[in-house]
Amino acid sequence: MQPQAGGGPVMADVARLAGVAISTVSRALANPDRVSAETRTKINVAAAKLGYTPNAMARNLRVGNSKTVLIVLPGPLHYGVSQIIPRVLYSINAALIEHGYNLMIANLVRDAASEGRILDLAFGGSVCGCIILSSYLPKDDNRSLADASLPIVSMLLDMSGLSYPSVVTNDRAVMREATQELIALGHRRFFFISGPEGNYHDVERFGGVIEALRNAGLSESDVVKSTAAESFQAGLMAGERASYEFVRLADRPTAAMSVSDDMAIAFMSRIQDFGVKVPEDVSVISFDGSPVCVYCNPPLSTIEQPVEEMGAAAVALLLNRVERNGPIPDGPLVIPSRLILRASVSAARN
Amino acid sequence: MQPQAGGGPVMADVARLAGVAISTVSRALANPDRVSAETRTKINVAAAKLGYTPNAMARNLRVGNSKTVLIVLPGPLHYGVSQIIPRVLYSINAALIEHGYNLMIANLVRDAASEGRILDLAFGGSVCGCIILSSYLPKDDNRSLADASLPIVSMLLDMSGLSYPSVVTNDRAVMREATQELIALGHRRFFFISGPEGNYHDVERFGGVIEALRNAGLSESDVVKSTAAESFQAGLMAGERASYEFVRLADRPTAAMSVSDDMAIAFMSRIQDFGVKVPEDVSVISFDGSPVCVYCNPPLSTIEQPVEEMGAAAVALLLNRVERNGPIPDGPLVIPSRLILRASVSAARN
DNA sequence: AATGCCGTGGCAAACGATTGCCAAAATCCT
DNA sequence: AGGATTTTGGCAATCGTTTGCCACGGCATT
Repeated sequence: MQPQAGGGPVMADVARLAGVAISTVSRALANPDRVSAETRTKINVAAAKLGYTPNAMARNLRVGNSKTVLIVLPGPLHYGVSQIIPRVLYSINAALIEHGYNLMIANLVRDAASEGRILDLAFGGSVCGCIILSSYLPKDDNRSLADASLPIVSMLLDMSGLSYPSVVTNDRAVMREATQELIALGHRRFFFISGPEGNYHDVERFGGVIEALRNAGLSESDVVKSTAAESFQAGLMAGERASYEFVRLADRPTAAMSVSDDMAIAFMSRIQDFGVKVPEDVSVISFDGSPVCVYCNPPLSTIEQPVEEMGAAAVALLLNRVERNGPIPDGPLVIPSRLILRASVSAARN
Repeated sequence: MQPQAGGGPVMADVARLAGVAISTVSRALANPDRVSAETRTKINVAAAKLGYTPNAMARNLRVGNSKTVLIVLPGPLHYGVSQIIPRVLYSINAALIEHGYNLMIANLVRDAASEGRILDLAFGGSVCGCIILSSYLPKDDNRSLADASLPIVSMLLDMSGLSYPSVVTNDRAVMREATQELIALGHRRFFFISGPEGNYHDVERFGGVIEALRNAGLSESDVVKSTAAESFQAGLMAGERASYEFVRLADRPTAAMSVSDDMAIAFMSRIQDFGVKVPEDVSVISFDGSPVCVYCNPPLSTIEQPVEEMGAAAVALLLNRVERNGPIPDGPLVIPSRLILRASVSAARN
């Protein structure tokens, strides 16, 4: 069977119409100042007349560069990440387009089929670089993304120790600051709403809380940690479940901190149904910086992640590797998050 | 310059290791039952040992099919759509993976650069089909997506009149039903929160409201329409602006309907700040079915769009064209949305 | 006027897989 | 056992572009 007839005009058609050789057309398009102005014009006119678009497959095959970047998503279980994915996609796509690259998405979950697909793309030459979001490298039975000789950049998760350029935010430090803020407002007992055990972001953020407590002479026993089961797919449900835990506590903390906005939103909504007042009875701070926080009741304090900057930085790091085989930075690039205090926080009642 | 050395093992390496010809390897991989079991095993072993992955570019070039589908997004101004994009991506990606296809994203906005990029992909053979979300076909100076001989499926917007297979929901009918519900509860004056003038979904949904009013003997003057300016990028801000309009009204309607959840969330939040009670003073119904509606104050009634089913249907329609050059259905495939009533709706106060 | 250089353009060989066509081998039949 | 039929394997052309290399012509230098 022949390749499907499909195709529009090819470079040979342009060459014929312009009365020059194919190679001249190729050079005129790739490197305009290596052909005479006259020839260039003839070629451009011919190309425009035919509506010619170069065949990307053929080009990629020849030059061994697909001009396509793959973004590997962590799957929905990562509360600390799933909410900001649209913003991440937006910023990465914008930065890629600016440099003439395309964006490919191979997964929204991380099941075996997706892992295999990611590896096919990486090893099959379909992509020339990967940005991996807050998760480890895909593997299957006998391949790992680490072995595809592809530039990889990690975003949100620090993998600089494994020699992958990384761009992250200051999870731990900003959470410490937020906790210090609450301590300054007189809070002494805390409720920490976490995603599944072991998640990098949750560990870091909880670590920040603990550090602030220690610095203030408090101890780890002054925070009650509510950990979502793996089976809680959505942050909203996890937040609701945390609210049940909270209201059952004999000695309720006066401040709650959440690792994601959706958990905090559901938590805050439900505890108010149980008669707990926010912020009078409990102050709430969450993480992510979703715009919807402004319209919560009461407006929800949150820690805004610099997603757009991180996306742009990740692309810059990646293209520096792809195009110039640039050096791998020593440590992670840290772009700080910002605490936004709203009405969900007040001084502790004593 | 030679193509970058990069690449892992190629088919010739597998053939050499297995002691067979390249063509035998190709056939063994593509059509396993056309080679002997013995040969097949040798080849599979050799491929596994080398960690061989076929080069997608080379294959695509030869067979003229990229196994990649492009999704064209409408840009952020389309309030009726932007909120459900992650769910759309999820369902489309899942359906594509199942059939061995990849997903490419070329735009999150619809500026000139994005349009050009989309057309490059379409005309350059990088993609073998497009799913276009609630928007018209990309064009640039001398190309239009319509002229790329590519299968196209429209999702959310009915383009079956232009011979594009379309999968949509019943915007008009479900909004009519919702309005009837409110009328049955005694509501007689309505507030309609709309996106920018002329948006297909907003027109349809408003049309549904009007139809219900007419059917009940009411008239178009019984609904106050608040239209977002183009410059209001986010639905939340548009909703907030609508709330200002609402509270200024001398004779306030007792029911509000919004074309998207985020507009409704901001609207409901703000009017309560102004002392308007929901649902006592005004009932609110919105559109989209975001999970967060459950946790609003009060829980927000909404119309849930069957996004997952629509995504799967769009992929099915597209692949039917791509793989079997199947017929173009006569009309749109309509998958109905579902009204979910929550505490934001009650009988009208009289 | 002859030599050397530079700027242009053309030929043809890649890139890596697929597949039509034919030869060889294996299987089956009489 | 010999011929017919079915498998199986190998050669080589092909997809559309890029690019090393060479040839040719024009210009300046001596």
